Amino acid sequence: MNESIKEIYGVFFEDALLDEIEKVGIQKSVKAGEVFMEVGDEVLKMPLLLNGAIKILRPDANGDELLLYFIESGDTCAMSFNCCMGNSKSKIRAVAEVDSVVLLIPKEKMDEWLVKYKSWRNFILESYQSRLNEVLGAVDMIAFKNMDERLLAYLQDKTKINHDSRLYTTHHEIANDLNTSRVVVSRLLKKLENNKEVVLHRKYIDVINL
DNA sequence: ACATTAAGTGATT
DNA sequence: AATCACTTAATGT
Repeated sequence: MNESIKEIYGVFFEDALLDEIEKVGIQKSVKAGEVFMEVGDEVLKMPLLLNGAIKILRPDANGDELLLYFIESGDTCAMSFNCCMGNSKSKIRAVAEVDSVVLLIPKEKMDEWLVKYKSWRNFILESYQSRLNEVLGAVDMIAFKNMDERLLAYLQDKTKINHDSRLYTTHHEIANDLNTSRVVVSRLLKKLENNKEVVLHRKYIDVINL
């Protein structure tokens, strides 16, 4: 386990910080599909993603959700940060996309490290920037893109995150993530299949164009 | 055999 | 692009 912390975050942090992370971090496994964080949850510990992938959703009052972005351990700044700072409660829902492992850092340490380690400060700032960009990307998608483009982007994103061109998901789930109806997804997928971009099966989809 | 779930399709707004 | 209504196919009990 100590290996993976250094493997993933060694490029960001100095050794002293890595040692501290090792000391106070609590490792936690999250199974695929498990809700890792819910709207309204008090966030007292900040998660660093060690491996796996997490999808970040913004649910509305009715429980309808919209996918904001995925987080993976290989990302430049791999953590769900925007939601975990300050004393505020989570405004998003985080669901494990695949079996994942996170390292929980107590909130107090985050503040402490912010003044103590330059590398930590940079990491936080970069992380903020990259999350903001991802949210802007999501906004662009909703505001300026048609459903077919959004679906294609979704499929590409998902294959990338899962490292698998075979997506084990249903039309219904996709519709939920994109906040549209299953019928629309089914029709658009059919179009993609006719264009030889995907092959449809019950319960899974093979993406041809990566 | 029957119920449930996933997906396909025409018609309407 | 959304909704309705209906069908078909696969899966579960």
